[in-house]
Amino acid sequence: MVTIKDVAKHAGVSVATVSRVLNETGYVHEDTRRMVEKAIQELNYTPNEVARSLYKRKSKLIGLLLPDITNPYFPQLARGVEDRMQESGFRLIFGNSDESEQKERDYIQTFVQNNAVGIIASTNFPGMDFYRRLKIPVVFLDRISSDRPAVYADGREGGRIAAQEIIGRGSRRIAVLQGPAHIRPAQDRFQGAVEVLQDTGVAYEVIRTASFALKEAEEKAKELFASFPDTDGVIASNDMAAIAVLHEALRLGKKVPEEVQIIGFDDIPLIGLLSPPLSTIRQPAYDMGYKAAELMIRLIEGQTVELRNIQMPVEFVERGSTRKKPENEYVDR
Amino acid sequence: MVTIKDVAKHAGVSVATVSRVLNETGYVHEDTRRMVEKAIQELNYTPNEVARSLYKRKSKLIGLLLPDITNPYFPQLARGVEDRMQESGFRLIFGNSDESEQKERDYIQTFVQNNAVGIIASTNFPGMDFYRRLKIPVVFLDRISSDRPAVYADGREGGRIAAQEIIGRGSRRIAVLQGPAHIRPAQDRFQGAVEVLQDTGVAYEVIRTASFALKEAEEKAKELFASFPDTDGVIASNDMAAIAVLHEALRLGKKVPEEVQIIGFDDIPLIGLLSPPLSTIRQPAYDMGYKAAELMIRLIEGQTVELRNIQMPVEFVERGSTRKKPENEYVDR
DNA sequence: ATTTTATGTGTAACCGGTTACTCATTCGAG
DNA sequence: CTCGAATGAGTAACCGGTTACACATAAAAT
Repeated sequence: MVTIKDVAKHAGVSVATVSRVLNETGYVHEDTRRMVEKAIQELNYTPNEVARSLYKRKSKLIGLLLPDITNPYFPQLARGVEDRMQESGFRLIFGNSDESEQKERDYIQTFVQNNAVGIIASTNFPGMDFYRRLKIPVVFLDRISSDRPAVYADGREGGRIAAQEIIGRGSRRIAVLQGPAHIRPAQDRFQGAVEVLQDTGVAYEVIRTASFALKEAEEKAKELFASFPDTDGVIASNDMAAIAVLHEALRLGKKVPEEVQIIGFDDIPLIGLLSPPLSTIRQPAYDMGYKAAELMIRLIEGQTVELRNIQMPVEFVERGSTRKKPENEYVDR
Repeated sequence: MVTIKDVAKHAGVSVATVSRVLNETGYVHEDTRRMVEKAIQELNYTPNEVARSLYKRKSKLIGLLLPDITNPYFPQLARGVEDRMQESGFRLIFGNSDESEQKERDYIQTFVQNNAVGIIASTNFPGMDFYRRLKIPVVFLDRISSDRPAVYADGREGGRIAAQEIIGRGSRRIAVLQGPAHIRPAQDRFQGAVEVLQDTGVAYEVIRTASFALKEAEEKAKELFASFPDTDGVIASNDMAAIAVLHEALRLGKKVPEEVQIIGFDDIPLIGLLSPPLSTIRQPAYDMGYKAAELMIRLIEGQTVELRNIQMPVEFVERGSTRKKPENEYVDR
């Protein structure tokens, strides 16, 4: 391995001078700089980040914790984060938590042990001690916490829109999937929907779910139609759940959207290609990741961040799992 | 930050002793060990991996390079890798290459600078100098190279099966998407298909593609039906391409599978829910990732690895984009 | 009883960088 | 012409671990 000493020797200077050239700090004579750069070139030297990190007590690494990249929603978040980080020279240590507290603990510890300068987490446990204790910046992504900055979508509004659209398109006996109780954005969606449902006086049932796992969604979908067979509209907690519901509805021979309308949440790739293509409330996942990275970078650089909570807009994406809206549609904006 | 010195002081021993306890090396008296462990507990100490890594010149980090996790095939590989690595205490530094040589170069350099002990890469440039020069183990994933171990699926066989199945189900004017020329598994699939096509004397056309990007696949799909409008069967280079073809076929009002049969490759999640659900050649992506990690761990541990190339089996997954096979089907297994 | 050998622990060098400090020289202002 | 400031570069301490080496004592072997 080529070290700074080799470079120094090769260039006939001290290691301090090489370091100065590398970091563009202090005074270095133009001629000296050129000699050092030549030596670096010739030896094909790249500084050891580990040694750097040890002395400076910080690295160029960011910890990224997601529940499960196998769920197509998360890779988009991840790409957004990565692309922004890459622009500023940061790299990611990555981990899937599987919604397990222990795994999360382990990963957070790894991040810290490796001198990560920040952690972006889509955690299920934002209030846990191991987050509170962290001395490096933390940004929650697609999650909300009172004690840390966060980037998330406007779930409340999303829930409202979902309810309005599904009611406006004629559903009158609606099932709402609640989503995990301890995940704020999921609860916001739920509450937004319920809010509108109650205001308009439309009948609805609530199906509770404990996780975002596909397996559970499938069970709940079965349960839904078993308990409430005359359901004519479903507001799902996310797209994966909506897919499960759609699947079950079709399996039972129900026509979608004629007999049952379904609205998802997220707008993950490919759902526009399902049959019927799934209507959903879109979250700008890539942008959320990007914004979270941006916020993190500002925190790392010690800038005082005015906006600690960034709420992103959502929008209804009309596709085939909802019916066409009846004529009287005089929109003016 | 709590350091080993703090622990040493707290326990009334030297740092060497603490280190011995931590690493279970050398002689440590039972009583001393307990005292040190108590101190570690009380101070909530975890060793700094960076310092360790600097001295040992190796970390617990593995570099993972994938083209784009936004393509649903890759998260599965990634999960397989991660789950196996996690079992042995390794962590991942992760990067998307976007099929760009420069990005790949940069990430590889980062991995090295951070003392990664190994690199698992789904690279488009397996023969490049920056791979050759690496002194740490490299395992190619879903790629093939003569100078490094690799884990991949049997593309040749996959191509053969695809051709057999689509011919056996009645297609007679077949279009084959070739996939990127420099990616071996893609070429193997192509050759396998062509092999069968030629042997059986069925007419076929070749559509070349330069990348796996969805955008390009969409263009090629248009081109395909524009140039060869009477195509009645398409063997796609992967599922994303197959989706693009499916989409274009439906847009043109062609019935799938009645007028055009389509076979993909990979078996990514959700394609079973498309309409029609996509028939495909399945690669065991998760297992491939897992196996690659396994191989990497053996290499890291310096075990002589007999099997440097691991070829995984593929299988035809029959769904709705291919027709039912004609009656004479007396399967006996 | 004496010599090995095993056990237990501390001191200090080392990993590859960064930077505080020191010293020498040059430059510009008065 | 003198002196303080600016410029340029080297020495060595430091980051937080690991381990070679030294040393002391206890146990086993002769």
